[in-house]
Amino acid sequence: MSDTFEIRKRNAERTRETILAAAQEVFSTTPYGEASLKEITRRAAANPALVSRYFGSKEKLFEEALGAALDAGMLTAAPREGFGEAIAELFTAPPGPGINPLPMLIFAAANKETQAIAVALLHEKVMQPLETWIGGDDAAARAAEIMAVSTGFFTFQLILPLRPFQGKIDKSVRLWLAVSLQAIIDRE
Amino acid sequence: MSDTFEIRKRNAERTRETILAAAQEVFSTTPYGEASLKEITRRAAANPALVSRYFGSKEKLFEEALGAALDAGMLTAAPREGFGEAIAELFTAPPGPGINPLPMLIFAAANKETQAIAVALLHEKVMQPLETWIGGDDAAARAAEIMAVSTGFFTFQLILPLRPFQGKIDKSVRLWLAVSLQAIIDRE
DNA sequence: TTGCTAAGTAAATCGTGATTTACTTGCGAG
DNA sequence: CTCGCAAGTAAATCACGATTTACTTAGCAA
Repeated sequence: MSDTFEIRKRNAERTRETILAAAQEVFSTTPYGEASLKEITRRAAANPALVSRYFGSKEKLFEEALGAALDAGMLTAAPREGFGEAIAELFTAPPGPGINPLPMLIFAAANKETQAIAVALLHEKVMQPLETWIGGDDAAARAAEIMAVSTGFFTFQLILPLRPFQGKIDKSVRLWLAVSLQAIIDRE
Repeated sequence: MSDTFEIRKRNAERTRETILAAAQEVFSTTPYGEASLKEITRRAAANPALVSRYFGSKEKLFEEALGAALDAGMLTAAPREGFGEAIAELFTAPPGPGINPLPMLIFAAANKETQAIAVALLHEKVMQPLETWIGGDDAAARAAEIMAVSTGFFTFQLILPLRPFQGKIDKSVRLWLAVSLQAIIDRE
């Protein structure tokens, strides 16, 4: 009789994608060192050996996962006036279950093996675009300030769940962040 | 003939302290998960089994190491006017080889096993004192802002060594940080 | 001097996780 | 229909690292 579960044919491409998606989820919520291929492949209903086949290694899998996540969900275009608000929004949204490149970045950065990957991707996919978007002489410094401040808030919310950062950040705190970021853009 | 190395008698107290000091160093520079008791005891010229005897477990050792480090080197008294400057100084000082509670905190927070410890100690030894020092109704929010911003800069410098954060932070960026922190204190 | 105990050691244990290997199975081309 | 190869699997391998165990040794008290 017809199974409740869809019977899927063998499909290398599909399983590769499935594993990649599972990896993004796991790496979004678990520090790199603690994220096991077993867990990732369990979620993808796949076999751990396939990681080796399709991606080469855990590290390569992570690199691809982070890269794809950064492409998908980072700061794109925003009007100059609404910048502070937009970034504040992005960095203070509650973690949620889906894919989130920010924690992956933090977790990666806190691990010797993946630090270089994180730095390279952050630079290429975030800092560079941000700097050119800002423009001007001190674009690098401004971009650094923006990212540092935002990251701080995000880090606190993610890994140091203290009172004013529980779940979602306090309204007043978020407002302060938005204003501060806008000031960095508007100054001079 | 007299050895070049000092011959030390057996001394439980001393070895305990030595191990603790080595642990502080290692935990200051290595993410918790990657820091091995082997490495710590190697530096202390001691035997890994002694960690179990004197501290109970790696986790307990870490807790004591972090607690002691926080007691030693955190923000103490500072005049109200020089606050921004002082904190900015503290959080942008180049990492250096010694004991530094900040990285320990970050690394601990990025690890499921030690996250609770980090949060508790941060709250008790940093947030609480800071809030009472600030005083007033919205002390909690202000303290949160200060810590979030400072942590962001520190995190960037420590684990995401990008250009404006290499080794020591750019003068202009540091100045911006100091001014911003001071503004949080002075506002209203 | 002797002997008991705390301090210290070496090696075994136990678990975990990434990666490899040798195998089985499904599918589609011919 | 069937054969070959790609897709998938199970289990072995290899490497660590924390913790435990059984042992050795130094120093002090009697």
